[in-house]
Amino acid sequence: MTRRLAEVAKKVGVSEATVSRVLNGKPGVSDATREAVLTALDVLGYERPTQLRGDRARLVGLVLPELQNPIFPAFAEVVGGALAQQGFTSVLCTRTVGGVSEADYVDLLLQQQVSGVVFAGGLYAQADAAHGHYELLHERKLPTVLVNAAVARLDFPQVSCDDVVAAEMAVAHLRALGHERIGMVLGPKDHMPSRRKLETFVSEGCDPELVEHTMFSLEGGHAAAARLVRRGVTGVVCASDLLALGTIRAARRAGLAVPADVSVIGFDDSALMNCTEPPLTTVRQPIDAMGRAAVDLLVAQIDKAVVPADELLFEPELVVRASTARAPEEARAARR
Amino acid sequence: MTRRLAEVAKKVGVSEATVSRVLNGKPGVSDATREAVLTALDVLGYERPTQLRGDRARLVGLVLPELQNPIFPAFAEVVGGALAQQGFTSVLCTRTVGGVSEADYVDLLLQQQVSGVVFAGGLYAQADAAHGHYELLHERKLPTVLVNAAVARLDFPQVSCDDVVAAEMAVAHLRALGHERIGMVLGPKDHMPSRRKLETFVSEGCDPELVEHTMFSLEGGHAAAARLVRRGVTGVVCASDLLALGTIRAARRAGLAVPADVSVIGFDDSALMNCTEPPLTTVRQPIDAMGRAAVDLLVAQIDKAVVPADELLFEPELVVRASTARAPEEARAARR
DNA sequence: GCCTGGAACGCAAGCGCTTGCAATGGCTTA
DNA sequence: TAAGCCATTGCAAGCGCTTGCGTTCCAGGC
Repeated sequence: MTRRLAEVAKKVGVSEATVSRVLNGKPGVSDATREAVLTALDVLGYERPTQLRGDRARLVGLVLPELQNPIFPAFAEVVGGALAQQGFTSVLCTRTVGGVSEADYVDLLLQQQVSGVVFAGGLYAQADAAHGHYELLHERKLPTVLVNAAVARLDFPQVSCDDVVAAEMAVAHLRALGHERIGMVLGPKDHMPSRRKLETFVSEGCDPELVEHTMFSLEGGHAAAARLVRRGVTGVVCASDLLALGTIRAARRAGLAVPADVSVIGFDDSALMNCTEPPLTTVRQPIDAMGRAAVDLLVAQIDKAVVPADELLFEPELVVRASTARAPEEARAARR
Repeated sequence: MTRRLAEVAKKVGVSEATVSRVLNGKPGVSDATREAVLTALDVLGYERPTQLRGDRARLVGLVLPELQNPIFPAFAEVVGGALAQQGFTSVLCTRTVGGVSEADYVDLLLQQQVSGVVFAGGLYAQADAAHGHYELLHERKLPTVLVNAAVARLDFPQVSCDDVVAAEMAVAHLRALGHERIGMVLGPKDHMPSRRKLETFVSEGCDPELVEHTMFSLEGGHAAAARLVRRGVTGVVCASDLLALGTIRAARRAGLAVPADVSVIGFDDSALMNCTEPPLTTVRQPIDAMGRAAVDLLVAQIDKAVVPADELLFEPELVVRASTARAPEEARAARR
């Protein structure tokens, strides 16, 4: 760090003062000179000003619940890329089995002087203790964005995929194919997007008895769907692609074919879902747009703009592949 | 930020010099005075420099090239979990399109006072500039482990999957099924595991003309495999599962069936590969064991143990599913 | 031509912080 | 008890950077 300014000034042939102004983006420097100084900076191997200079590290925390579900790595890539373009470095924090809770990560991130935090897919609906760390963020006025994780009481800006539309789409698709006994496999009861899907499912007139909660994993989907299959559903709407794959497995284990006997709809459209057997019909989250919106909201807050604590709802999109088909004839016949 | 030092000095009743020494962790300050200064800092609401946060910096950096390939999130989960059990928090760093290079991350991690770094799957074979940051780690004696990323010249402990055995297994499997015209789809030329697989492929007597290099993505695999398929291969060994899925797609696009006309072998056995169409035959990396070994090596270094800079080789395992079958009869006939 | 205004830039003072050095004072040792 | 030592601390010089203000220079109006 020694004599940086003087060295650059000498190389360009200007005064230290001018270099200082360039580095801090101050006015009173011609474009040509500014360019020359920046070039010299690069030539001498110094970091560009925006990166790390002055006060705080340009770090942003990205807190995810897991990495098993491919949607989360995908989301991390989108957000990480968008942040990088804005000159921020993202620090990815994942809850791990043994240990680290969301609150721990918030402590850690505060300690590391992050400029902001993005939470995705967390369990924010829990009533009590778990909220302490959000209030901490709020007190410290640390820029924060929640993705698919509405917390009603706290006014953070939020970006979400519209679960109401997603559930409507899925149910409508199955009904159009003649399905009437439709089941639903959701995540844990305190998972917000799952709650919203459940509400929509019920308000669409589906049977709340045919809803199962489970963990977000293939095995969880398998177990939950096995119970549904036994109760004779012909179509299943799942809250993630992983759950859908588990559901397909459960149907087959019960001797049924997908989609001939049971139709299955996933949610997310994570990677590789067009390579599965059968290719999965699923409701796509526009994670690209959502990730970029989350970053925009975050950066706006970091730049001291006033960001309304609204929820930005993104429209999902039904991707019809081959895991859904007309309801089996006998099922339709039985209903006549 | 103005007059921070003077303000604190006045409050504690010492000189600015002493406060400065405390803030920088310099010697020559009594414990009592040091404590008083830190307390005053907190009282005045200033952030302590992270260095002085006691023993809280149990951080480990985990540097990955990407998250698209499901093997990396999976690896991150294993390493993150194992570290959490040892009381460490992992900070996941991924290179992003726009942005952040491995060297940037090393700077960042050094600045955040991490206890160690795990690198996985990087491109360490590059000859020149890219090595600066490794030497930096070496100079600072920061505990480091490389996974599947042998750097010949630097003596870091390494954990790898045995690429020689992996390539042998794949080739042997295809030959046992009667394949003779075997192709290979690899990652970039400077990717170490790909290099090793290439060497084994050649030393096994396969045709080096039937080797293609590409990016590690489904699309890359598609493009590379299309060239191989045109040249009449009946079996393809791929350096990742993603490449294998691309290869299957290329074969189908050319009007061929998998595995009836072309057999495809992947590498990694990442998640969901038993859900694909057809379920993928692949060479499994024991990432669980590798991840734990990497963490053990790292923690041993952190605990000041002397760890030999050897490469720990883990044996892969052939998982036979349904993307490989006997070579088509006409191909075998043509060879008689 | 001259005057005027403003952009561009350097000078140098000054700010916040670091650091060499010497003063201080408690503690050990002869 | 006196001498010596060394940890602790303040003083003040100095370093790297910022910034108010003055100078220079050029364009355009009169």
